[in-house]
Amino acid sequence: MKRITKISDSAVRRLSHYLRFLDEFEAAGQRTVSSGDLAERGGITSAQVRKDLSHFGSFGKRGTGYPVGALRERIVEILGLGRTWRVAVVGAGKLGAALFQYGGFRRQGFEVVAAFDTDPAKIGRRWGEVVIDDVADLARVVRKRQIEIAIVTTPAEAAQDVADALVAAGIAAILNFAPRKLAVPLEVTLRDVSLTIELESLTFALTHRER
Amino acid sequence: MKRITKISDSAVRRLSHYLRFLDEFEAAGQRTVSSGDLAERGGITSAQVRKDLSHFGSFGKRGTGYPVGALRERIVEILGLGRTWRVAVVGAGKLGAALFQYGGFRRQGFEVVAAFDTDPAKIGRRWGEVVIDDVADLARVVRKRQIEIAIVTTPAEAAQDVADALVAAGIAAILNFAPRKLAVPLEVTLRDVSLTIELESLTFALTHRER
DNA sequence: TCGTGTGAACGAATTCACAGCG
DNA sequence: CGCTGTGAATTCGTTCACACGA
Repeated sequence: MKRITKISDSAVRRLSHYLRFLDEFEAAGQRTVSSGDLAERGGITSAQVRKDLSHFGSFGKRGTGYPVGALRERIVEILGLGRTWRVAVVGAGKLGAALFQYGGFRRQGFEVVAAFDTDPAKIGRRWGEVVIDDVADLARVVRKRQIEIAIVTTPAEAAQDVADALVAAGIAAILNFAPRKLAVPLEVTLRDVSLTIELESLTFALTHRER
Repeated sequence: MKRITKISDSAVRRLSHYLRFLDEFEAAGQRTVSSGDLAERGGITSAQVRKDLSHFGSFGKRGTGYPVGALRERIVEILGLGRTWRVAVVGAGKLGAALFQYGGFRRQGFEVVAAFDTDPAKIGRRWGEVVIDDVADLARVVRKRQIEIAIVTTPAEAAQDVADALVAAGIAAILNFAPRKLAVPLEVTLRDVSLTIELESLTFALTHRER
């Protein structure tokens, strides 16, 4: 197997897409897929698909394509999905609740084992099995439950403090929905999701469309 | 003013970031910012900032930097935020509700003027001023209220049908939260936000960290 | 002098195009 | 023959480095 050195972020995201497509092909009973099949689904070129996959070795059969099941398993492994990941949701507002209850979650191996808020009215309430804890207890709980990934859905003002507490508790990765640029040390993986930025990239596109 | 030809998607997103930073600098009473100031906030290089801004003309003063207010206004204009945009939320579940109530929204010039669902229990309910309509009426309502942007928060299974209806109704842009790749014609601007893909890019990073 | 604006150099990612294997 | 795997060519984005203006 090839040594994984530097894979671009966009290539990794494409792997996630391929995974969805493979599920669909598998569900449809297809045993093999060509790079062209996957490319068509993803709206990209077949060369792109082959290049992406070739970074991780070669499992395609020339003249035939890739075996759906095996390729799927391989991508699951590459993405690190062959295990469950323990997740905390920090900020038990509407967005936190929406993400928590999202089913695809559990199915992909993400297990939300803690939720936090500062609102006394929310602390102690339950989301299914999970009791909402006080953010003040964050470090203790994160450590005790060996949580590796945190999803931050607090208001902007609280986000950096929460991030600091998470870092202090030894979190490995943060997925940040708060509209604020977070400062975290390099060893903590950070990803931002911003509704505002997505919308603004839409309005930019709409404003500067072909003329 | 310079002709806007091809600006990379990442450059546009950085403009959104600069806008946030400028708000902060303005709130702090700072009258001018240098590319270095902005770069520091964004964790990028000053050359990147200057290059990004230079695509749209030059308003910096050498030796001084950029006037905060004027630059802010300019970026607002570039991103197409100098007007309000009429938005519909399709899918009145928890996620739709969370996005709807997000305040930063209105402040940035996005006005949610319609919400849709298929659930009879939800249709007719109100979100503030907005009455939840039946998805069956989508085309009519989108046209009548001159909605340009749709935020799709339906389950994956329903997303493509909704997208088709939106396209038929003449929507200009779709922000898709459903975990499904949508097919839309080229003239419709589409952007995907996927919790799953973000999480998987995190687990990839965690799995392949420095060794 | 300081910091912008920008061509030139560089580096990264995508696409091309084809040899080679099933 | 069909489709993979991959170097080579190309395109695209970022960084460098410096001339020039405030």
